[in-house]
Amino acid sequence: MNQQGQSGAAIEETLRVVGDRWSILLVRAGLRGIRRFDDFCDDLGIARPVLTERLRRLVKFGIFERVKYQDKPVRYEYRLTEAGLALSPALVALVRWSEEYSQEVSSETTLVHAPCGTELEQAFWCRSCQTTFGPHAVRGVGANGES
Amino acid sequence: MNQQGQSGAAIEETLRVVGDRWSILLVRAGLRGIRRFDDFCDDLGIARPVLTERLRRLVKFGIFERVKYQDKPVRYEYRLTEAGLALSPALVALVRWSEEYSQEVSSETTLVHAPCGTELEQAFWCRSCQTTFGPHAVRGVGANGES
DNA sequence: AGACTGAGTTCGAAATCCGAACTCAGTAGT
DNA sequence: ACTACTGAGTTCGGATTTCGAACTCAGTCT
Repeated sequence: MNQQGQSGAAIEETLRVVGDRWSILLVRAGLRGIRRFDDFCDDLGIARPVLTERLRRLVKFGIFERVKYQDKPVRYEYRLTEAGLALSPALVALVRWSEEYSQEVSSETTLVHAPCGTELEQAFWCRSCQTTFGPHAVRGVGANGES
Repeated sequence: MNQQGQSGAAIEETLRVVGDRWSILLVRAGLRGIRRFDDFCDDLGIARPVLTERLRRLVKFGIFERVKYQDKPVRYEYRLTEAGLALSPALVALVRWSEEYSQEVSSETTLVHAPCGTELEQAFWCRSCQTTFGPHAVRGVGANGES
């Protein structure tokens, strides 16, 4: 289908799951504590049939789980799983990018380090060197051997 | 349209630009050095009309720039701008997530710290505390004041 | 009984996506 | 001069997704 390397497969697969206008927003809503169908619906303004389909897919891929929270009229809600939570770095990176480069209204909230309130930076961390570093010092992004 | 707070606007806007199956992949291809129309086409297997439209949009939002690289038959190529490059943390976060949680083929390439070859970790960095920390110590993600 | 709630389905219309074939300017080969 | 080729798109009809609005269905509240 294409000539991307081995590492292409993984991210392509991932984007097939979360690479649409809604999925990331759903994860974000999940992080903000939203769990119920109608609340996702109202909060994001997503069409109901699309929400149904998205949630099903995200459940299938282990990002949300569908949990019964009431019996009498049986009712389910959607909670982020561990894997879903693990998407937050990507989400935060996007928020950071929006803050810095988005042409529209810049947000009025900034992301900070909770304990001290300092504006956060995002970095890569090398456990063995005990240093942080930026994107240029990353190797392997492109796979296929080009440095 | 919805009741998300101020910070919702920015990321929604951003996802309207890069939140589709192709845009992120295009940025990734750009990072891998791909610049020409046909190469994007072959590499990603994207349909030509869609590629045309996507590149136009990404140029419009300042992620790629269209540069003339030859005169005789006038020809253009697409290069990542500073803003486009700045998307790499998000991209890397997604790759990392894929590696860890994607159900399909796990990639055979891993991301490493170039100088030493150690597998990288992604973290947030607080300049004033001089520490790295994880997503749970981030405040402000949800805006609207909820902690 | 009648209205309401929450989690969906069903519907037809509108927007997107797709592959394949075409354009258009210039270049290279014979 | 004729043909083939290159690179960057455009045009086409058909298939797939998306949309909003209205409907369902079980159970609850008044």
